[in-house]
Amino acid sequence: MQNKLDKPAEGLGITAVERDTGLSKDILRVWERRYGFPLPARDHNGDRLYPPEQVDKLRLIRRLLDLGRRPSSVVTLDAGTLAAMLDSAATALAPEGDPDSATHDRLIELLRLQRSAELRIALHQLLLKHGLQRFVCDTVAPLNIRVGQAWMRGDIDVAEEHLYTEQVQNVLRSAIGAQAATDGRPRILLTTLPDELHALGLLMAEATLVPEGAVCVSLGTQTPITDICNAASSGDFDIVALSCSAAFPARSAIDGLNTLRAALPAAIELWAGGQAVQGKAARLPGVRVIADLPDALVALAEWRSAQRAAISRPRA
Amino acid sequence: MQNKLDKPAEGLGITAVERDTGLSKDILRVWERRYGFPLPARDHNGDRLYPPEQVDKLRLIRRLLDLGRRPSSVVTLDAGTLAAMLDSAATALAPEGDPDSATHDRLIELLRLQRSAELRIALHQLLLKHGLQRFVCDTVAPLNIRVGQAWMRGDIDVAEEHLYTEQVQNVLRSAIGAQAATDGRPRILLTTLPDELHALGLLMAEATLVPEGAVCVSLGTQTPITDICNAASSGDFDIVALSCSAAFPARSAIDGLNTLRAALPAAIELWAGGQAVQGKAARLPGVRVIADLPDALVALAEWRSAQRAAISRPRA
DNA sequence: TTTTGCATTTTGTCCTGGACAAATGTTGAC
DNA sequence: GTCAACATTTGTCCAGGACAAAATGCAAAA
Repeated sequence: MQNKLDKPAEGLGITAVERDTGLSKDILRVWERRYGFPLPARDHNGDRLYPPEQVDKLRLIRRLLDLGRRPSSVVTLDAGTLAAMLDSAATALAPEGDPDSATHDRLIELLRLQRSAELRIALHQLLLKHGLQRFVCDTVAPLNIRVGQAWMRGDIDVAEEHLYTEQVQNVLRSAIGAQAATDGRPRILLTTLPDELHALGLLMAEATLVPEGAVCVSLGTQTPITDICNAASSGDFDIVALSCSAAFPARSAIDGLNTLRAALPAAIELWAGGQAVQGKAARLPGVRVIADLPDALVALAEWRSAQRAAISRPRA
Repeated sequence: MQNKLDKPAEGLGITAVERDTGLSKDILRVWERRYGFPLPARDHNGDRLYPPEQVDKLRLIRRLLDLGRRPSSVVTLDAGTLAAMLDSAATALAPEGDPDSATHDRLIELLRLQRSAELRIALHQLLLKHGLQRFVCDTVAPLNIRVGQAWMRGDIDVAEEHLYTEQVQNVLRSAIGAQAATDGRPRILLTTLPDELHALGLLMAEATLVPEGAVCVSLGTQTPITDICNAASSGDFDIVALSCSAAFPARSAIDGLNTLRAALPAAIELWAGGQAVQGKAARLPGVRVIADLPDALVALAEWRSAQRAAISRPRA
């Protein structure tokens, strides 16, 4: 029942470190046992007290883990080496030129200063200027990468990353709400596999498809497979679209998608997008793999022309 | 590394129960040790496997804890008794008549069906109809109570409660964004004490004050006291307004507020709102306790007339 | 009567060190 | 190159002990 109102802090408690780094208490304790790091001081009661340097290093390690490295290969390295690894990874991540680089720099700066209202207004203006679809492709998508880089570099922390997500969601939601039809075709059920979060990706897909007259219903994240099937059948949907982010293990994604494909009526198409399924089309028979947001529009056009063909030549 | 993609579930694992009930793994284990409930089955590996009935009962207990009861007084009771207690508590919570009862019923129903887009649209229409301030007082505030009741009664679950918060935030944020000035007076810094969440309360306060020409900057939740002081001084603020929800221990709130009052320049007013500080004005010298949202407008008028007096009679 | 101070109980969190299975990496056969 | 079998790494769970913050009850003072 410790309640640290103000933390005079020659160190942080294990709960604070869990919040700061995203590494669970169990993880922090088991690493200490296995690798000898982190090795926190103790308060009068024997509770762990992590010095700021160790917390900083844990943050670096956390970012490298997100990039796919494994704990045993990074916990023993010193902070300088870790920072160098992150730096090279960050530059490798976005080699391609970003035409609106200056604009995006300005948005990141607003985020860094936590000026949430101004960030929202700036985003909204870009939306008005370019329209919903181009806003998602040319602004939100590159910004996601930029925010990821800034977080890796330590320029922003979790709270600011969350603030970014929230403001983008606000802007996208109101835009989608303004355009939403209730009786178009196809009807698309958007969701993710269980244990997957990644709500922003779903929203970006919705923002891309809704202006084309598709009716999108988002089932939210964390939906069990059986619930997806039930909702798809009873809601008169034409397409079920899943988003599988990189954080989700690719093998589970493939298994889950094949399970879902088998459980779903053949008349309902199954689309899958996201990092976890890229290049896995061969192992996903009957699943339309979506490469990126523009490809979702291609898939939509394909569905429509297939529908037209079926109508002009019924029961061929 | 258990990853339950689909849970055939003759029971839920401890992680799933933690997510479902909001009771931490430590709590679940220590209650089992102390009170003999819950007493889950075990899988082949000795891991806890909670049968659905026990999870249901845990959910009831959780709601009663939120109402202020203590674990020892409820864990031993049977499910029927718990449900009865919740029911009487729910009816006792809102004795006063709600003039827009029917409208609010409809909104709750939309929430229960997870029709998020329609909920957002309905909220937005009410906002347009009544204006921002009345919308907050007459719609959002009673709806908060209704949602709380529905959650107690088990009509809605955590996901739906979250969805409600999100949609209300969307609507309020865009309305505030549309009205926000950048150079009015007073300049108000809105935030909460560390370890307090309650973002919706802040937003409601902002929505009440912004239409009066005040400039509100929200520092977000979880801000350390020193940071509040720095931000208040360097940002040229006239007022610092804190929100302290009922979930926050009253004693900590009083201590924190007095600390903050001492640390803050005398020229900057300190306002405190929320359940935790009601009736505690006597123990908070130099702090303006805000009773409810309309009272915030009274406080604002008082500040302005005090300012006028100071200007017409400078250096009295 | 209402508040204030103190003793007692309740309660949540943290601790250690062990265990195991899922995830990942590696090797070798086809 | 693909796939299976094997080895290693890694996250989560377990038990049961400990302790301090929070809540409660009760006395004395205002």
